[in-house]
Amino acid sequence: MELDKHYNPQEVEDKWYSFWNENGYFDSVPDQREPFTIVIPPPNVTGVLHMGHMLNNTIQDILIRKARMEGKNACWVPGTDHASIATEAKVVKMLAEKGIAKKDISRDEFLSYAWEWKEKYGGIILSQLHKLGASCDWKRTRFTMEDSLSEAVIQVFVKMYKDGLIYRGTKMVNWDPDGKTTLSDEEVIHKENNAQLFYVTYPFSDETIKSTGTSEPGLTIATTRPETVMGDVAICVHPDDTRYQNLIGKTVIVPIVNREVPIIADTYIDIEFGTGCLKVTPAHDENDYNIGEKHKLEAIDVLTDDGKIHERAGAYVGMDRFACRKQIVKDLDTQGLLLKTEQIKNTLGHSERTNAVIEKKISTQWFVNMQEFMKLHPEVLSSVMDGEIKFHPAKFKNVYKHWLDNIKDWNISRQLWWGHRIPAWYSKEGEMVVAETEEQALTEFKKLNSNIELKDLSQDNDVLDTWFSSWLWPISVFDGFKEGEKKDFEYYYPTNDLVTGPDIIFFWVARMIMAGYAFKGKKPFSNVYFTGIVRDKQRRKMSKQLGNSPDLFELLEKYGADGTRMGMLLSSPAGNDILYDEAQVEQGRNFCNKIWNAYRLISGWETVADDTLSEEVKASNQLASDWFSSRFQVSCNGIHESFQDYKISEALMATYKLIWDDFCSLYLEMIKPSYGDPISSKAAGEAKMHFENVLKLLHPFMPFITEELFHAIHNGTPEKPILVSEYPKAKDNVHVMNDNALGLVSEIRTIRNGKGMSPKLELEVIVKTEQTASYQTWEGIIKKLANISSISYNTDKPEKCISQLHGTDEFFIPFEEAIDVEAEKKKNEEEIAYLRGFLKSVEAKLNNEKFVANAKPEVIEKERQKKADAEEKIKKLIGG
RNA sequence: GGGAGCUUAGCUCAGCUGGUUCAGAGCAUCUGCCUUACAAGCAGAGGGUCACUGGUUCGAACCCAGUAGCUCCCACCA
Repeated sequence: MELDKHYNPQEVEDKWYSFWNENGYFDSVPDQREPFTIVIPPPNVTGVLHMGHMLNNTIQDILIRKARMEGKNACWVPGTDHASIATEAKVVKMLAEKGIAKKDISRDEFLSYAWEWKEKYGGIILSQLHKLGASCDWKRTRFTMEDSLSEAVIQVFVKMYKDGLIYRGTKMVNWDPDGKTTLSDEEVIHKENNAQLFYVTYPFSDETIKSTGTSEPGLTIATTRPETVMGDVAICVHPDDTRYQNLIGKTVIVPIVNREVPIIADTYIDIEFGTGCLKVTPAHDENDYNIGEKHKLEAIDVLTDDGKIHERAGAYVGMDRFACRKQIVKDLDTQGLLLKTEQIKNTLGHSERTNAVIEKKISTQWFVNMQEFMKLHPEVLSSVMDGEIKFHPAKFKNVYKHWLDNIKDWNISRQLWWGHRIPAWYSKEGEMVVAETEEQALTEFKKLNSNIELKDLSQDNDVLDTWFSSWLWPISVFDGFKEGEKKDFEYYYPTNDLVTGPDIIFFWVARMIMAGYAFKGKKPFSNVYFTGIVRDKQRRKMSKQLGNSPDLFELLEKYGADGTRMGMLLSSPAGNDILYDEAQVEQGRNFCNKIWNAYRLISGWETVADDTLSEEVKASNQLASDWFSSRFQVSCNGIHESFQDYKISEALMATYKLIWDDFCSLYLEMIKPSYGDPISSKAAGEAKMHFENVLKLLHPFMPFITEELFHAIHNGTPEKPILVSEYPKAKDNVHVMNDNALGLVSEIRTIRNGKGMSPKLELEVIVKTEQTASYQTWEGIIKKLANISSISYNTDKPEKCISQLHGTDEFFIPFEEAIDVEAEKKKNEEEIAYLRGFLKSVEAKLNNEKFVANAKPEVIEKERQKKADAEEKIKKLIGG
């Protein structure tokens, strides 16, 4: 059957994926083999696949497939995250489109809509991974809100509460007015912002004017947030500020609301900033809050949960915070209290999810006491610092350390419904009990009050931060928190590698390490591979708004999964951003095609018994095969080394070059018989073996084409599929073959190109060398690759010829036509001049006593060799 | 404001503990080829004062200091 000149991925990908999956090759159960485990960073349950996922999961698949081929019990656990805030937002939006407002329905009704939504759209993203070739153990698919994982979350919460690591407290927290929930510090993104700084005058009270006799109209403060004026409870100056000494303890009138507030002093104030006077609004700013605490000031929260002006503000009620800012500035101006406006740069916190500007707000929430936690589990830091857990690249260790050194309490309660509900119950009297179930809570309450009943209890309305479940992922996917037998957990945990983005190093990576040590006394993984962010050629992040993200399914369709995988990997060293370029995917596709055609060549050979061929051909073929074996092993060792360092794109590049250059361009060309001629079955057999080996090296990167061709070279019935075949091993003491003669081939080809000779023109060559044997062995190959009719040694230089150095050997190609004698001479002279210069510098070095005295012996020896080589070359060029 | 890192061919990046036959790779570019595996290809070639300035050293892309530019992380200056 005639094979198409082009590899057609569509025809093979689905076939092999189902074959692998249906035959259970992705599945893992504990056995006596060494486990190799990866847990997927669970994507949002209602998410869709994007470039970041593609890259991330390709890398995981490469690691898993390699481990599987190395005979390990490879287990890649897939799953999804309930993504509390993101999913809830989507459901709210969906309901709004149906005309249903969240506030009009009950919690239970909302949740049933949410689950419905999850069932409908959830997990699409996982099925999209099939297309990519991801070899996950789908039977192990987990979801962070499924029963057993939820139980783990509750169990951990209760335990931490009992251990005093979780507390309920009233503090200043981050409030997202769009999501209408609090956020942890990590979920707040600080962005630089162009702000207006308003100088507003607060008139002195009559009392102040009387007692100080001032003629000033009042005290001017500078603020970027005039809409919080109604929450002002004091003006603060620096105690050493000479300008305001006599005013400390006096009062001013807050504009708009006409509240009389004191002028206080605190060293927090920066005398240089603005006017040196700060309006104190304890309900809306962390520093103000601290000052308020210190000076026992009231906190007046003037905002509602959705960022509008609250009734208690007493003015502008119901107006949006930003609209109010504009209006109040106008009004202050009208009243003559706005002195001036300056443009300044500051930073503003934004919600990671909704991008809303964050409000600081005093609120009663649940927290994890991180200081205390870290005191109990110092391994969280030390394991990473001393390499028990390795980060790739290691530079992220610094980031990690810095964060842990400055860690603050973790706000874990969210004012949402989609998530793990906080297991705390309150009685009507306001007593609280934390317990795993309602029944247990009741039992506890009964100890306080025997008459209390279930209906008297109400559960906390909040749910937990999504990351409070994600941090348990490597444990909970193996049911590590369940009672009873923990065979899976004990076998698979700690996992081996984690592949994720540096953007969630705090959210997730750090917290998994915390959970691992705190709840199991063991690290969750040994290696963390941080991928880069996928950007476009102009270094812009991929985003929906920019529309610079390619259609992934079109891409997979057009170039195939293998081509796409390769394209993404080629330019993505760990920790570097990858600049996505379709040209690279094209390169991947072309590579598939190259391999495909290598197969076409090999499979088309007509074979004959070995002894029907000439000795020269047999010897050449044997040499070619041995040479490739040696090249293969050298590359294979390099690839193993790259993998060890998690330089995966380097490993791929080495595989690429081995196949394209060494296998196709050299080895196959060496043994390829002339058109119509047969090849010995021995040579063909060895070629197949080599082909099989390079396919194995490539399989983790390009699973589909390698499986297809692996089957093809075994006539469809290999002993076992390539995905479970043995990955070529690194070996010590590799014999590196002297292939100096191949250099001669290149030189001759260059001459051909330079002289415009046709590749069809047969040439003769005369080599002047003392190492005749090193060329003689390769004669057959040289003749074939360089189209040479005869090679002779150490005969005189012909009258008309092209001469050239190859290393220290000289060779001549007799050539009658059109030799530019002058040009040849000039070239020769230039070469001599260069060598003399080179020789001079080497000699200078060798004559330098300090060099000879200080340099290592092998370095000196190297220099001496250089000197000898240069001298010999010069001699040949002159004498030639 | 604090910290980390980066600056090597047109582009994206390698260059381990300093030794100029180590300045390298892939892509891109250029030249010549439709040579029955592959034009999604073959054979070649040209590109870099290794950001800048000093220093250490017999010797620096590599070590040190400073300068400039870029990136990221953290941070409560209104």
